[in-house]
Amino acid sequence: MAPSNALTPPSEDFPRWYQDVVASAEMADNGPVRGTMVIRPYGYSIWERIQRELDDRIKAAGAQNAYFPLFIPESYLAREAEHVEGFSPELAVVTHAGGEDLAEPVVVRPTSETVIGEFMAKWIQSYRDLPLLLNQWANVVRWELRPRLFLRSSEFLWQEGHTAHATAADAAAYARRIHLEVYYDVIASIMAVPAYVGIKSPRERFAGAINTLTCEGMMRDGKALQMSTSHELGQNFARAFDIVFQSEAGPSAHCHTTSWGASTRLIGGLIMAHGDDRGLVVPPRLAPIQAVVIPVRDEPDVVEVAQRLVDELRGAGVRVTLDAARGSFGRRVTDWEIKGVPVRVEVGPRDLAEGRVTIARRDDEAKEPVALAAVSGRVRSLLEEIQASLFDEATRRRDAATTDVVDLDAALEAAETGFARLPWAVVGAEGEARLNAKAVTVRCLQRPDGTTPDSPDEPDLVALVARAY
RNA sequence: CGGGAAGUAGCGCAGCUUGGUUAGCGCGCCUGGUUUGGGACCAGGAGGUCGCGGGUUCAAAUCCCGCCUUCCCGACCA
Repeated sequence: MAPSNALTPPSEDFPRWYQDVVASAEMADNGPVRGTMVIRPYGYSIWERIQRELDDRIKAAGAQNAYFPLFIPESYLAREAEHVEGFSPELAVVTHAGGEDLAEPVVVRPTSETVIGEFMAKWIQSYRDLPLLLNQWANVVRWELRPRLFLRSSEFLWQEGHTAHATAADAAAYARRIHLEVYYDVIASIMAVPAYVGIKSPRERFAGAINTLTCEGMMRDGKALQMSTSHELGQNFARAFDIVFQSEAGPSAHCHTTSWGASTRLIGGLIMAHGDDRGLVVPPRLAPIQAVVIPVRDEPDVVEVAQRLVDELRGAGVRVTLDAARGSFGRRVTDWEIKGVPVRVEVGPRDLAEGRVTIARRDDEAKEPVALAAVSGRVRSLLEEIQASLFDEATRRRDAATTDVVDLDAALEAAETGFARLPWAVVGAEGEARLNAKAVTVRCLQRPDGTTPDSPDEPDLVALVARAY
């Protein structure tokens, strides 16, 4: 029978479904100020998992965490012409503080290239100070015209890495390393999203960058979501902020800098890449709660076994929780389905009489009886199976919704339902403008084998185009 | 910011056209009881300056004006 407060089916109204999931899974609420977001504990616990996976890899890549101020002098932004042009429409500016008008307005950071550049200039003197590899976890503010929880909020949480290098080659290699070893790895192996990796067209590049690398995820409605970016900034910011070092041979030179970021938008990507009619689906490696043990009836011996299984699973390294004495069995099951918990261990008197429990997986809702003694082993193997299966399924959907075409008209048609792939030479700057007029954008450029090119000018590149969030 | 829709209890809505006493309904919430193998049931209860401001009127959720907010589509973006 149809529950009265069911989610809107995604096939019927995908944006509505997205909002329903965000609300029902207790991920986030709208804040009181337009476009702001309250991240609720469950949503935040997913963010903490993402943070941890990213942070571990960022540190493995040699970068160190630091923190720079929220407030940036307005004049800093103006020092890099393209940068200020790109960001000024969405800046929040403080003009009044401490009871009086400020002599110089203060910008609430939309990103920190400028303020970090200023300090890099102070800290870097010699080639021995390079590379300087910094990262910060912070909130940033961009006054977006059309906010949407997680996908585009006026304030969002992210990490932003900023590095300075002696040579263009070193900077390019580092940006690429972050792109692949941090972002793609977390997105693919933890979030189970088979993102397309590539570089942005010059038109889509970050304001002030000479090259932008991107991970483009495909959502279940066929639209693209930029899930991370990694920029080569050339010497643009080094010149604007005098980030200069003296080389081993003697002469001074401007550094080559990079910046790279991933944000709470990833949570929106998670929802839209894996979610289904029943709600969120969280891949096991990402899940804050990997398994929930549910006593079918609130009877002492049943709850006791359930508690014992929780302890055993926790001891086996599974992130597990017990859900007892809280309403009907059906209610509890559906609540955890909406939250996307990968595995449910259902403990009932009938099963227990036969020395077993029922284990259900969230991704395909298959159920199987498992002997009590085998529970933790089976849960752990199931978590691995689900992780792999989610990635495989998402890859299958991605490939099915990616169409190879030969001209712009066919690309526009294919972009109605997914991605189109065509030679970059066929698109060009004029073709890109034509696509943009129909709300279709060049998501990324790839080599024919799918790897990430060094420059849009490489021969034989292919363009992936799509509608995007 | 342009086009469209909507603001009435925590959420979703009805009531408005044709102004009129204590503004209803479903879900949720509280209390008690019975329940619990897929979104439980019964009984009792709490909860609303009808988005904000102004106007018309004996009387405004209802009519008029202005503003704000939210959602959808577009341009911008992580």
